[in-house]
Amino acid sequence: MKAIFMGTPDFAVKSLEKLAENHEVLCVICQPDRPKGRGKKMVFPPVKEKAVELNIPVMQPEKINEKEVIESIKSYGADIIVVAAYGQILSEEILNMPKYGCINVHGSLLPKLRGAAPIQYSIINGDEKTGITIMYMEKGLDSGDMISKAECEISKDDTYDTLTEKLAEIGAELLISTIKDIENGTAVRTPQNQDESTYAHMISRETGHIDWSKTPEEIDCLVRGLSPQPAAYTIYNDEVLKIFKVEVMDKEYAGNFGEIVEITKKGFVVKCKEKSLLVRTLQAKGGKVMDTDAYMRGHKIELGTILK
RNA sequence: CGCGGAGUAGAGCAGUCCGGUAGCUCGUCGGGCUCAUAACCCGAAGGUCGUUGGUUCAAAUCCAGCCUCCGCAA
Repeated sequence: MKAIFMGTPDFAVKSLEKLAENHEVLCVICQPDRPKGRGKKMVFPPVKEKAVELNIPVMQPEKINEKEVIESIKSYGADIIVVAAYGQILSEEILNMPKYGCINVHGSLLPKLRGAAPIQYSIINGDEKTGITIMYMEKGLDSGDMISKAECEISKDDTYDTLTEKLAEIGAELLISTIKDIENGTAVRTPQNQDESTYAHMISRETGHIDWSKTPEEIDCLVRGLSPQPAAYTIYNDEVLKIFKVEVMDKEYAGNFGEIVEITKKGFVVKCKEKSLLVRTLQAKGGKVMDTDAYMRGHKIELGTILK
């Protein structure tokens, strides 16, 4: 089948790779290069890296719905458009263009967690399982009829990056089998139950600000769901302290939420709702990510300090 | 030219302002104490101080360039 692929981050790379193995990918569309990092270096999005490697032409329009862009997409005459975490809303003109339609590889079990950050929120919410849904795209945000699903368990030590990797793999496999069903005419459309839908809104810096009045389990989920990017954090002595790994402690202490109530060889313990939390891996301003015990060898941590 | 921080022993840091014997905490190795230990005591090994050049009698320290890493902002 002749396909156009739209996607941008790591999550989409596996799907592009599989698609290119099994079908003819006419063109890849992703977000424009962005200045990134310290200097102002322009960096290719991961999907572009892969497309270049595969010798597939790349388009990076600032606005996908501009007339010229639509014309050039049309000129490829694709049978299907595959979208995976592209980052722009497609106009109806594009959605109606290919004869097999536009399908989307989405990182959740729809109708749960529609939106931009389903993988992060599946962990943050403490879900035990998530998965991939492939659906036909329509005007609404991730609201189209579903074609196929695959489940994936979330383990207690999954983080955003490990789960993304698993889902990218599952999504790529499911994509290929789903396209086969579409080709054979055996694909079935299943409407989403709108009443059960939830949204996973865009992640911002502030999403990662730890609220110590929550339970340690909730905080653990937040930490893992945002690790390694953008990372959960707290304010320690007026500086941002990122936290990458924590351990729930059953012991309950007297004191305020966010107070450092015990210092052990492995790290320091912070009081939260009901129980407490041992911080195992962190990163201070300007520093590298390191285990808390390593950090404490060169930095003094005072008992009773309040994290905000 | 976006703003800023940092490279010193295996790890994390101090020392740099004010040049003059390389330090701390932990780890490692050896020994001791102990019923025992992740605890405690004694001892040892381990560093061309990121790199190149400059200034100086003398540079981790002052000056210039380069490399690498990190935080913010995007």
